[in-house]
Amino acid sequence: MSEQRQQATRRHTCERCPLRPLPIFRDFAESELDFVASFKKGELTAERGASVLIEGSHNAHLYTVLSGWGFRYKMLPDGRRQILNYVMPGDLIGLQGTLMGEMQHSVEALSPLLLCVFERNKLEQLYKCHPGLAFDITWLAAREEQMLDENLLSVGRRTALERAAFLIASLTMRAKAVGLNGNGAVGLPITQQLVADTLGLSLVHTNKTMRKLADRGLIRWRDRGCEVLDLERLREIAHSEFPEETKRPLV
Amino acid sequence: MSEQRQQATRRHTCERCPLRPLPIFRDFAESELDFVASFKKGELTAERGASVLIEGSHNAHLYTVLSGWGFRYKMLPDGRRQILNYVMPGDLIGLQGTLMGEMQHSVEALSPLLLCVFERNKLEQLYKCHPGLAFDITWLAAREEQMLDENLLSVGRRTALERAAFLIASLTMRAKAVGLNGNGAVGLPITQQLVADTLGLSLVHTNKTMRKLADRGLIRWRDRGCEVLDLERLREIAHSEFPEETKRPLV
DNA sequence: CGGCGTGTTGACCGCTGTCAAGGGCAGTGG
DNA sequence: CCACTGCCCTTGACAGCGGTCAACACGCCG
Repeated sequence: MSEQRQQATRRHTCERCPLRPLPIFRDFAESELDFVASFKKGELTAERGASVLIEGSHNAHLYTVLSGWGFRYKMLPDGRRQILNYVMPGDLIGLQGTLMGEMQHSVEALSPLLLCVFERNKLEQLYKCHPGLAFDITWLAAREEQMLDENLLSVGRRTALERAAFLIASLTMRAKAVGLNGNGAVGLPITQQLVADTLGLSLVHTNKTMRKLADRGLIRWRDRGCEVLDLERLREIAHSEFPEETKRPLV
Repeated sequence: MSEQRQQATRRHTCERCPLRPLPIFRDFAESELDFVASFKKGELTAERGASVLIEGSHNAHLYTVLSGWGFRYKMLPDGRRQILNYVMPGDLIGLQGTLMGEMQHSVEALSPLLLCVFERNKLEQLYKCHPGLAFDITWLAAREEQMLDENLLSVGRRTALERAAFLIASLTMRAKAVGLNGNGAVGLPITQQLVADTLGLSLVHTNKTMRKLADRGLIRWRDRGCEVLDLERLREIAHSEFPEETKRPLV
């Protein structure tokens, strides 16, 4: 019934989801797919630099990234900014705001961003009728928590060089897992200012740190992005576990 | 049937849960209480300094803190440690391990700790039969994520003094919310070494920072703990929002 | 052309880490 | 009752990592 209206506002049907066929995502049952399709209210696009979610606002929507990059951040009253994590295809955003009312962080698009929009209202039904999907949402929340743990360890205890290497390496691995830049060279659409705000460093010191990595031939900066040349050595410098990505749900 | 065995291993029945009457926790339906009671497998106690969960292990249990304090942390191969968050009565721990298999962080008792033990096996049934509880678990995961966001902002962008004030203030407020130290003076069972590992600072510098707070009459250190004297001014120094705690679930 | 965003560098300084030492207190064992 | 040990808080001296300030280069675009 409302199916047509929905069709009108979306260009990608769930049946032909460009993400779901990726090996990283677990298989969904027919009934689950059907529900997700009905759960999806429409699509939202955001240009580079646009705010998708804003700290302090009451946005009742839930989103899954279909394509593009973005980042989650918080700010202090005086303007200091801390990037909490990056989002890329397959990631769920807005859960905190949906569950607890007010957004406690913002999300901004790093590149043109395409989002599937889900409505809060149907979340109850999801929990009632599709425990598997409910479990998936919890799973995704736990995964986000895990990434935050790792970032906190990084900012709190790693040196500037280690932090930088860790950030670049982990973003690269996440990107690969969702099929971005499969053709060899991996390009991260980030600026050094973003990196600085992620690592808890100043812009200048970030630049000097990145320069070290570049001088060693591990990365290269070109037109608004970071090109990764030697993922293995970056991982070594970060000396982190990097547990291999297992199958995960895609809501 | 197994009721008796369960009784044997627990001293606190869910019906007479010492936590649930607190105003901070939402009311549970009869059926929910019944399920939680059956979900509870037993109790676990841990002495100060004991490890409850260990990074890298496969522990299939889920726990709710009944009484006592603890902390979650991660370590780097060379021994550097980062405390991610603290746990206190009403907090759920072990969710990451339960959902994703391997623990990516450890949990240690700060004081004698009493835990309710839940078994992973029944989690599926919880999601199937009690969507409200399933929702609660997701909610708790989102809350943890929110606290981590705030900690990351702190470690990444706040000065040493701000971080210290923020940590003390937020722990104090959390403690008050679950009825700890209701009689005026609030005592946090932490050492300066713990604080250092939480804030991403060295022990020495942490000491000098805490000294500043103490000299201003905001806190006082005595027998293995931190006594809070002026919560309001600590909050001012941290200049953070500190959204008031809303009702929350207690699984 | 001029403005803007972004990367790059040098100079300088201070916050924070490291090293070292000492004090108070509780527990323990002679 | 008194060493003795371990844990924790405290302080001073010194060094260095990283912040701040300032300038410049380069490409893009109105």
